[in-house]
Amino acid sequence: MKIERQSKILELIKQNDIETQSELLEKLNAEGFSATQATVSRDIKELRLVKIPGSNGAYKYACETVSEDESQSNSYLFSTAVTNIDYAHALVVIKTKVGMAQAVCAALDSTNRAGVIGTIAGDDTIFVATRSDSASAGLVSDLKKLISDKSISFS
Amino acid sequence: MKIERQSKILELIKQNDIETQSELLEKLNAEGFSATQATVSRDIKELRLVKIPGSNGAYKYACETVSEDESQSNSYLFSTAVTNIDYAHALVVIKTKVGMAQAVCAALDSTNRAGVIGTIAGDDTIFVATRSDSASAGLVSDLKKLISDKSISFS
DNA sequence: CATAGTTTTGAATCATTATACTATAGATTT
DNA sequence: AAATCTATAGTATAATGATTCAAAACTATG
Repeated sequence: MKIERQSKILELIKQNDIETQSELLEKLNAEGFSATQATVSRDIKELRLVKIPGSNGAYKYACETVSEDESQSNSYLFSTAVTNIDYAHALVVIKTKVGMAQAVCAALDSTNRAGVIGTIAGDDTIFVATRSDSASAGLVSDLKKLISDKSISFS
Repeated sequence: MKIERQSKILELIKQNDIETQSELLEKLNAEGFSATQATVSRDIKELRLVKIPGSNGAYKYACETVSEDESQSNSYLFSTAVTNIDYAHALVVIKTKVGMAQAVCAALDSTNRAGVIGTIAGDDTIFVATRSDSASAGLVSDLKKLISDKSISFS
């Protein structure tokens, strides 16, 4: 239950501007998840989400992400070297051009991303062990965005 | 006044782990700035600081876009993955958790450390060829320091 | 300098979030 | 199976943070 709920939370905060935990709770309820504010608070802590002061003067919850500088240089590396990204449960698989996996993996490691337990790189493949399905989904989503946008930010 | 105070706030949250606005307020007072929690709250909003759930279970204030320097992120990787370090003459042997050796080795390579001739990683073991006994000793010492100084934090 | 407008601030309060405590369900051991 | 442990989640409350409102401190302009 916890995993599904946290996964849904990630989905919700990506799709909506959510200002408070109560608001998030409402949306969770609307999706059929029953929980309390206390639980949401704990989920937020585990997911390492942050409440950021938005530009419009309001607050919203967002995923913690990599810094801008890093993401720019990493973006270049990723978009030139990565050929495919997929995942199954708590394992993300990144395919790269031959010989590039080590470099990409080091870059990925340097982001010290929450939810990532460990990585191992071969020659053209990286396995990323994550803490959960939702962590995998989040990572894949962010990486794809990084590659396509060449920029990543709080969303 | 506002500018100086906000500047000091940035300085304070970079140098300290500050968990609450009250705590920040105390430090501000100690620096000769008189303000109230309300003002601090507003400053935080303007500066777009975030309260992030830290890895140690505590919260802390941090800049929205955080750049962790290389040594910090490597420190994290090393401290989570490395289980033992030893050396004999010009060979350092690093034992890691299963599957982590490649990642650790890539991180180690990325430091381009002087005195290191080459590295090779298996599944849970890394061999580091160095130029001399003393190069080995230095590397081991530095790695151990990096690991013990495992405070991984946004700064 | 006087006045109007703007910005900043504090006090009090309201709103939000974190956590201590407890209960329960599932797993593990004896 | 009974006993013990572990993880999860709810309740109630404490802790923390945001905001309203009014006053003070600035700024600009005639």
